Amino acid sequence: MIIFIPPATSTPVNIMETKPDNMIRITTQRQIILEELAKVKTHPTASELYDMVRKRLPRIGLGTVYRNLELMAENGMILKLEVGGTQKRFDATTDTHYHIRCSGCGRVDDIDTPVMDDLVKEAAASSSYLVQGHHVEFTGVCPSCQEKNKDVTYQ
Amino acid sequence: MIIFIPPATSTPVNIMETKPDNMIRITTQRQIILEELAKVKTHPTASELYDMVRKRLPRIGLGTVYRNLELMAENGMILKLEVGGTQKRFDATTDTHYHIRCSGCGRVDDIDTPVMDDLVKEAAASSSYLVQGHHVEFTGVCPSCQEKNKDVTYQ
DNA sequence: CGGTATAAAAATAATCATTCCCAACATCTT
DNA sequence: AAGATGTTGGGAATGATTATTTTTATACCG
Repeated sequence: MIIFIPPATSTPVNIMETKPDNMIRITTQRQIILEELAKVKTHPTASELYDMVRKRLPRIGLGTVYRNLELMAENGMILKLEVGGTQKRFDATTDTHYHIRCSGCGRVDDIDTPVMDDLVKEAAASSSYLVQGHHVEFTGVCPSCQEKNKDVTYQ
Repeated sequence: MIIFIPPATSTPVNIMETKPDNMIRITTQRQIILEELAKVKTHPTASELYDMVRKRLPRIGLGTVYRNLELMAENGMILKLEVGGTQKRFDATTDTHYHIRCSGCGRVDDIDTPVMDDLVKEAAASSSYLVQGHHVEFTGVCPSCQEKNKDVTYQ
């Protein structure tokens, strides 16, 4: 069950956002994309999401999925994961948490290591960048890839 | 000045490496790609490196750059950074260290926050993955993008 | 040294993810 | 209802990367 933030009280906009904060309209497509994303605990790519959404909206275009994921990420409704691998992944949970990516199949899962908010302060002290955020990404072998490669010895 | 590991004593191979450890030949192209990568403290993309290398080897192909970066990364001679953004980046320094990526221009720099080796142990305890490694990626605004956007207020 | 096998390079085509563009349609504003 | 604006679908365009094919360079063996 998804609760939609009504346009009038829309969520805060990104840092570096130039245009005055625009509210985004909740179209059928947007609603269903968001619902499908929220349904899963994995972090689907745009085309995985496209396949999921198409079961309910067979005529939706892939471009629409991309466009709206981007838009919802900009508005802080979802999280765009810029992790390793070739494709971007999306996450309906927007509060800070870390991820682990399978080096075998590319799948991404949440990992519940405590978030280290101090890291940003530390980094700010030792860099000329204006530090905005951080992300920790673990790499490993997921259960199903371990199963597939029983013969291989990891160390 | 770059020291090349002679084929006979080549560097250790990756975990999950299937084929017996093959030595790689040091060709002119490889040598120059590696030299150019080691020259800079930034973390160039394949095509940035292509441009750098072309000044010394005008007839080199982009494919050669990609192929050799991949190969050298597999052999542990360099590091392939699978960070956010659209392109992969490469790093001549192979020991663990963290990075910061500019949200304006995509540039990636090293950041000298202490490496937290315990993180992997922690993650292993709270996950069904076989945890292999980790990476911390900060995001921020680099000095030159700060300069370009004096009018914007960051918070 | 010459001939053959093998590895790597160059050139080019193919693929994949993503973005862009545009005509048709929907929704807001007055 | 009319005009302005926003959104969609579909397809073309782009950009990064990978694969394929041909050519060139290096290694191996007598």
